[in-house]
Amino acid sequence: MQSLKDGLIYHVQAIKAGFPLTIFTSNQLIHLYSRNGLFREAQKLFDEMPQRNVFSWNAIISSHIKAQNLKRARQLFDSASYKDLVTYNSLLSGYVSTDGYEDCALELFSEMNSLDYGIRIDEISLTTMLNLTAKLEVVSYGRELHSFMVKTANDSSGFAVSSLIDMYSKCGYFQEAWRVFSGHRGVVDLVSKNAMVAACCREGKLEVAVNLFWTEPELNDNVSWNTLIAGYAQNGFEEEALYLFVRMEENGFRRNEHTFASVLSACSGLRSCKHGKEVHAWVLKNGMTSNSFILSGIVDVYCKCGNMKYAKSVHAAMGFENSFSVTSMIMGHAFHGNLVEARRLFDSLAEKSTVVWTALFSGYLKSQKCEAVFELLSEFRAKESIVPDAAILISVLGACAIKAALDPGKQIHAYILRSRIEVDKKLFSALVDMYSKSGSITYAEKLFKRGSDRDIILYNVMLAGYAHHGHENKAIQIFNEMLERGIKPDVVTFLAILSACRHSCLVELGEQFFYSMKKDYNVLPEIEHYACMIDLYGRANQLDKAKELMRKIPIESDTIIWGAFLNACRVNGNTILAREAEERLLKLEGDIGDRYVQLANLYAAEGNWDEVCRIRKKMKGKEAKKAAGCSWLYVENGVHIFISGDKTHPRTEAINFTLALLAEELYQIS
DNA sequence: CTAGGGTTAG
Repeated sequence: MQSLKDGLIYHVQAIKAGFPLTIFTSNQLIHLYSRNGLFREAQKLFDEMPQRNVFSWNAIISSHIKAQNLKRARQLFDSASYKDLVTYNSLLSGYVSTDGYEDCALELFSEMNSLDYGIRIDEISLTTMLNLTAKLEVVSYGRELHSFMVKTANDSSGFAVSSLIDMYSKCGYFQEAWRVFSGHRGVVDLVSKNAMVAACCREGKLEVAVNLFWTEPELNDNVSWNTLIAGYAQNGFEEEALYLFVRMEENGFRRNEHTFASVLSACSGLRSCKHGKEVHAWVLKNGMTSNSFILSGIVDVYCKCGNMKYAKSVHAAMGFENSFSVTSMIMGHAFHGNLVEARRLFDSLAEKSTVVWTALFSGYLKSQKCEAVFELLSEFRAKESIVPDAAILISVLGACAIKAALDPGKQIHAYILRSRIEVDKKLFSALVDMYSKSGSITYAEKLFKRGSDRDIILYNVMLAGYAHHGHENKAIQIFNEMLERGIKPDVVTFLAILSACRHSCLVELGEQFFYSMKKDYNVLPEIEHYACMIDLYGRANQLDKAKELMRKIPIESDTIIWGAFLNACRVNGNTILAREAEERLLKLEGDIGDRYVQLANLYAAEGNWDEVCRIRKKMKGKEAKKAAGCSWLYVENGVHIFISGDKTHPRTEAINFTLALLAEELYQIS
């Protein structure tokens, strides 16, 4: 009686013929119905049974657990005529795997410890509790369980070892996971090996994971492959994930929903709409359209690629709530500038997790809507039940950095300290960046020096900070420091270091860095790096070198390059080349106010008033305007913005009066 | 005698 069909036929025939089912058969049918989601039928059969044994009770209780009805399961548990260790373990695992019932699991476990009628905790109870420990990330409790397992000789089966590895790894104790694994001289079952591979991936140790994977590869199953594919996808090695995905089938392993969920996440990382569509087609062909991980993965790929039309249609056709998909949609809309739609989706949610909030925060930040970020924070804080977490604060600090809002930034920092929010690498970098961009390079530096485990992001933030503040020596110093610590510089690092050279007109040093980035570090210069070099040559009035580099750019020249070149022409006073740059720019970007002003200034500097007139005429027809540069300051909670000759401030008179007084005083002092 | 509870991958 394996299939539901067989079971139903048997059941119907029994009823028709009027012969009673044995307890054994009824128990089997309850399981069969429960396995196939026919919970009501399972309950009906249980209710009609004239006699029941402990297997009947266990079957009906696990049926309710499977239906996620923990309350009903508990009622049946309490009223059960027969109970054994399986009954307890069933309910325990139900509690462990259902969100919100963790306390019940702990309570039940301690109850099991104090029972005196022959029920003793066994290996299954213990591995189930390790599962809970991993979920709650309480290593001290995990250690207690571990030592209890050693004492009672429950620590060496495959189940025990794999659960211990998983627990230590998920609690963040990789070394201890490794110790459990190697405690068996590396001779463990496949599941434990897979758990260790997963632990390595979680830790970012992909090389170790691969080595482990390829030791005794004949043991590997499709979980091993899925684990490694997921590891690559999650650590930014999307190409490798796709490569393994191909190799997996070549090696005769069946792909399943886990495989496709990971591959979709790799496609998202690559922003590859093409690959996303291929996987989407495969999913449709194989009827995997009911798996929420896969569906939200598809939505995410389309969102990341900006194909919101496709994303929307997949999302709308889902037919059930999927918070991952909604989050992707909110991010997708926001990142592609449609903040109204992002907000509408956000508002449509009855329950908003902090992840959804984070999506909207980061969306607003990405669109540089800093005021919206601050307003959203007030809105968030008005909710009583939730408090901002690190992810949200990173967005808020980002908004502070853009606005150079030092005071609000400091308040966030203070809030982090007060609330004892764990400062991970991302949050730490966001803090340093905020201080640096808000003008407080000293404090950024102080904080930076306090960071013990500096990664490339943090170094890049600090480098950019030094570059912007004109501390080129310090920039070079920490560049060397990061090399000494074995951190490989990336495109951002070089942009920062070149920009430090640019601001200080260090042509030779800049050239050194520029040419070594490809040669010594295998980092290909991007358009911004070329623009930076051209600007450096321009400022140093080395137009020939700028011209030479322009010819060598392998990427199609764009407005950034020509803009930098135009500036170089201005410094050099070369109006002939400037004219060429002007034509290229107007062709590339159309009529932009800023550019006309740049051009007009260029010709004006040469005293070439005919050209200035020509540009001015062009400007008038197109209503080109350049946004004026402004200065601003924060007074208490308000920001006050001034442009040259500004009389729009409500207290202009008072301000100018005070200014006059101050000027008078200064005059008297001198 | 045959049944039920636990581990790894998104």
